[in-house]
Amino acid sequence: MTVETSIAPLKRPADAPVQLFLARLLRRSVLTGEEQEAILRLPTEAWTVGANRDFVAQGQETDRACLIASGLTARFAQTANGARQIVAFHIPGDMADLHSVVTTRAVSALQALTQSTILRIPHKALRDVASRYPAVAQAFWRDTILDVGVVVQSLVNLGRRDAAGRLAHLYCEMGIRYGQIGQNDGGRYRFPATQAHVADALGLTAIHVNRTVRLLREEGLIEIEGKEVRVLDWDGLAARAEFDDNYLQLDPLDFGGPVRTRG
Amino acid sequence: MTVETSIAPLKRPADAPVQLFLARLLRRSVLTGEEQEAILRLPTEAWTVGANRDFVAQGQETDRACLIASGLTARFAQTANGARQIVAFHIPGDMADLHSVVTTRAVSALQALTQSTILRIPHKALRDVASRYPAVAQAFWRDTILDVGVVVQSLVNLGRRDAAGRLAHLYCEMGIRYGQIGQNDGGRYRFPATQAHVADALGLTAIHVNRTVRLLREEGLIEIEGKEVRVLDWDGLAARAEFDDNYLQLDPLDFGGPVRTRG
DNA sequence: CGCGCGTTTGATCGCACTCAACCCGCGTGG
DNA sequence: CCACGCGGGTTGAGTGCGATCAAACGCGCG
Repeated sequence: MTVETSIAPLKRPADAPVQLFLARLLRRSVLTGEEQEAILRLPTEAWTVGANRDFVAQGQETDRACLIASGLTARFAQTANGARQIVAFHIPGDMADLHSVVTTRAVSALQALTQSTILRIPHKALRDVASRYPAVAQAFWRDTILDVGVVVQSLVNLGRRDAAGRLAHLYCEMGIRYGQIGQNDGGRYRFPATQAHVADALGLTAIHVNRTVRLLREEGLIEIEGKEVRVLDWDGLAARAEFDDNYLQLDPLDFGGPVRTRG
Repeated sequence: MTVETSIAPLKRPADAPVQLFLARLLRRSVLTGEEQEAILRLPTEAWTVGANRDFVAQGQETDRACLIASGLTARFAQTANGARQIVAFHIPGDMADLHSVVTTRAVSALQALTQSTILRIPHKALRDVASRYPAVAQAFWRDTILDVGVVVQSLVNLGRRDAAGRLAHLYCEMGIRYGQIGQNDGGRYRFPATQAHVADALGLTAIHVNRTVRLLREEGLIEIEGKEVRVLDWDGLAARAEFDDNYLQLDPLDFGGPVRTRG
């Protein structure tokens, strides 16, 4: 059980975020050439956002969805008294708020953790494609359900694992996800979140994240160099995390992309 | 700011679970009479499940969705080593796995916490309705997104609140949700989960749940009698929980049902 | 009556929080 | 050129919330 990332999932990996998004859909849904064309032809509008800036505020009404083209962004939920909790990280190729197509009021905020470029796609265009092609509507629905799976895993993470398990699980998940977009180089991937960000995601303090990182390093599982994560012992890390990648794949339609961790 | 539940949301509240489900959809989506008829005419098959029985196993392939008609059920996620975490409680009128329509492999198990009756609805029938009526497809998609909001709140709950806050939040949420189906009688509602179940949902141990219940009781916020929860001080409880009910409503299309807590 | 489940209480332990520094690299400005 | 501030990472000491271990109680039920 190793992570192999030798083959990029697309012909034009990095410079075509819409293609990454399409690839993400195709990993779980079957779409005809015409339907794929329709998605690739969606109108987009590029937008650059500085680090630590909300680009969608909680409760805000929007008329376009955000496809992450580059950078690292996160979905935040906040309690009444202002404490923030990261619900999900979004990496290039993710449509961070595809759900906003059917619920225009944002339930949670979106923030850029590093400088990021966003492609904004009008809801109207997405709704048009979805109602013209029911298979696309299903693919969209299915994609939002994948996001739910990720959130559910986070819930298990916070509810049932200690700090080391949570952190190990995060590194496993991000390793797989970066691998799916061709940015995991043999267990090395760039994950530019600060320890404070990670703390907000894992329900810990930044200080304790720091100590837990050190712990995993001392166990020989990972190595951190700047913003780059290096997984030294994938099996050990997955065992520490009790990591089961099923929730990321939705197997039956998976064509067996470049990153496989079991089977 | 009080909980008022004098008016039942439907003409035939308890004995018509499909109507409850439809009411749930209509709380957030606009559907024509024809579309509503189509939902009410969905074929169903009643099924009784004993307490503590899984009626959908994790990883199982299904061809029908489960509408809760009576009883209390929960969605469970489990880690590789078997620890279980309750992701969501499902009460009558909830379609516990509407998402299974587009992803037939169950990502998490469904278990009856008390004896429950389930109406099983074939995916094919749901898909047919959804593709015949795009508005219904949207309503289904939107409903799954509401579920996500509940899970996200749970995530914030585990990540950012202490035991008392988590428990208070749960009692607030269930109070609202039972109110929406006409089963909250002036702050009193029946919530037949054991303290062990609550512990599995809140990421605590049953023992600590017990002590936290006592704490809330000593603070004069709630009273527990058997399986009935009595909220003595809604404002106080909501404050303790930092409860914000926005995530349950998706306002713009809400017609202002019987239960309102703000505004 | 005995059994099992759920609840309740007590005593102790330990993981993660809090408070408090300090280091380092970087950018800015005197 | 150095002073300074700032964001991010690192380390130490002390504390507390919630887990763990252990036991008893009440109640429904066979």
